[in-house]
Amino acid sequence: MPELPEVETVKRGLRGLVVGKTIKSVSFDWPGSKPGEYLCYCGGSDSGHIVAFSRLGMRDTSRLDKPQSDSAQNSPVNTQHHQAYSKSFPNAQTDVETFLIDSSIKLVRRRGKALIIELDSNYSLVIHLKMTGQLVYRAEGVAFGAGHPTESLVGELPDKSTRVTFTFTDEANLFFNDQRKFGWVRLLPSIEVDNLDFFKKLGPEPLSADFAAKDFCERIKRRNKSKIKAVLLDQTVIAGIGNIYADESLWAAKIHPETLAGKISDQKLNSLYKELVAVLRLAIEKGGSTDKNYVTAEGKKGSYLTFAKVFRREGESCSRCGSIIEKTRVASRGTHTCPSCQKKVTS
DNA sequence: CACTTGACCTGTCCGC
DNA sequence: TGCGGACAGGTCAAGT
Repeated sequence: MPELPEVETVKRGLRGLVVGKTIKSVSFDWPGSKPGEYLCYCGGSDSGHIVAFSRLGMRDTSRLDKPQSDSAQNSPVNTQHHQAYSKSFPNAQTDVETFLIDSSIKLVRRRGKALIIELDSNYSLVIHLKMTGQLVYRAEGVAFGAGHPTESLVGELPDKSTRVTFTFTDEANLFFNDQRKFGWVRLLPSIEVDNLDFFKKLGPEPLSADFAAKDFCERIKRRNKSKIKAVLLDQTVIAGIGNIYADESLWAAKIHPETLAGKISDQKLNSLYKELVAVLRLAIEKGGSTDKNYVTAEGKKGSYLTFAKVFRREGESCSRCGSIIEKTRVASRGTHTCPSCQKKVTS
């Protein structure tokens, strides 16, 4: 799914399209299901205010995050929302009606692989696309879509993968599509966004100005007994890295993905940091990694995968040494390596 | 505790 | 063409 560069692309595209717009209505219909089945609210001391969610959310509300900060508990907004409904599901509808409908979008931002849409109601929509999520904006003469590459990015919407549709007062639509239903959209008080477990545990942004090579090395080394690929994929270590950019940066730094983090020299770790930042920046510049059906705000297709050196290039020649790129499994994920450039360090 | 594995879903592709 | 199984750019809970 969308990793950091793809979510960044979504953010940049939506910023110019939806900021200032007012939400007129929202629908959660899931074809073949009762709408209410996917509208979940976990009330009381829990704060998972879910607009749309996979059945995962209905099955196990303990996965929803609890509000922690006193300021959140005592804030007017929080008091208001606790007054707005109780534990029962129909009140989630009240929340949607009170804090989503007729609210305007103030800003769109990204943290890790999650997207945050702040509303002028002091509530926010937090969206995670997981493996197959996508956001598609459609208005008269304007089309923008980014995320998992499928026909839904360019086809007629809503379709069978559409989970949520936001309609603005000017009749433009924003579709949240997700084939595999892993993704989620939550509506919750803005002040509680940072209290979601996902954000509390999330590591630093690799592209932020105050994140340096020494921070990178120090955080990686804390996981010295893990395979480096697993460490890169761990969102609590560094935010936003997924399978593509883990493989690409390890190839660029000539590190075998199964190398234990503690066995990698400082020089190699510095190289990995440099290559990771470079590959993320390149991908953002190219508009994300999707290689088909992907459309940016200007209607261009994303092109990153055409520049990928190893990802989904098994059987092809390594551009550096000519060896045949291999595909294996590391950390339970498909993994692409050059057997000559990336030697396993065993001692 | 640190670390790894399986489950969550749907769709597609590949071998028989 | 049909069927079974593996697999897909992520994350969390449960397992070792």
